[in-house]
Amino acid sequence: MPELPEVETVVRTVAPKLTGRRIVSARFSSKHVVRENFARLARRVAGRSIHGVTRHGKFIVIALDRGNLLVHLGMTGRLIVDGRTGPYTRAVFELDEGELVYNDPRQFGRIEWSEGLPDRVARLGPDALAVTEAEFVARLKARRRAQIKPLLLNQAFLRGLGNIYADEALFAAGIHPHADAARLSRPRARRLHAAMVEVLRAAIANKGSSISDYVYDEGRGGSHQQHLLAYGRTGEPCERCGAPIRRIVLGGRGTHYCPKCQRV
DNA sequence: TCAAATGTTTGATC
DNA sequence: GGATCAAACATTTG
Repeated sequence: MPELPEVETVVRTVAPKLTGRRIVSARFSSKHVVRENFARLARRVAGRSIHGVTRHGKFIVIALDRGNLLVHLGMTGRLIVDGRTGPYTRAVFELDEGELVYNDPRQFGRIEWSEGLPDRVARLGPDALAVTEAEFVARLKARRRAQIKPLLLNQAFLRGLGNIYADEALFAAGIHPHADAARLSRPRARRLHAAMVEVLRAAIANKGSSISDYVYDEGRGGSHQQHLLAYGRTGEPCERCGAPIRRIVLGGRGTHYCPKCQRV
């Protein structure tokens, strides 16, 4: 579920509640979510205080007085202060006041500790909300023979976009999902950058898109799903021209676009 | 009833 | 290096 706007919303929700708290103890129950030894990770975080919570692409970075606790929500992860525990609870951090609960039915999420940032995370591309237009255009030009949609999903190219907002950004910019990235004209590349930033900002303002699992707090979901113009609208008329939105599979991902408004 | 779909990353293979 | 595909898992949808 969670892409940049959803993760940003979770961070904003959780940060004020966690900052200044101390982790008393932690327990884990999923070998998928926690890859290292449970006891070792619990020892690492026990007794540490939380300095702040930030976002790195789709990663949630909980800064401790020593090292960082990284949480990735995968597709169905939920990170909630004083959240309800249940059959899908994979981690619980007892705090000096309250507790931080991680639920994740599909277990595609990850929780790990790192001194700084793990290499694979540090090496990701620039953040989709922070990248400048010039850098974005330059990076597009550098990709020979890459289709734009899968490229936007590649976190090593740009961090933060996922399937929903890649489709939305391309729709807003009028670019066909399988246009050749390096061959986009400068004005079209610039338009894509502007569209992407605008789409992400609007989604954050609406606290993300709640399509199936995503909530940012107990019982609270975002509302941006009501404003999506391409994603999930297969067969419905395009807001701009009325042609039915088409769905194809590109790079193994469902891809929604207007065959009339979006050109290669 | 069953295949296919779902926002994620990864690791293997070409 | 980079693209592509399958896999990890649980649940819902057609």
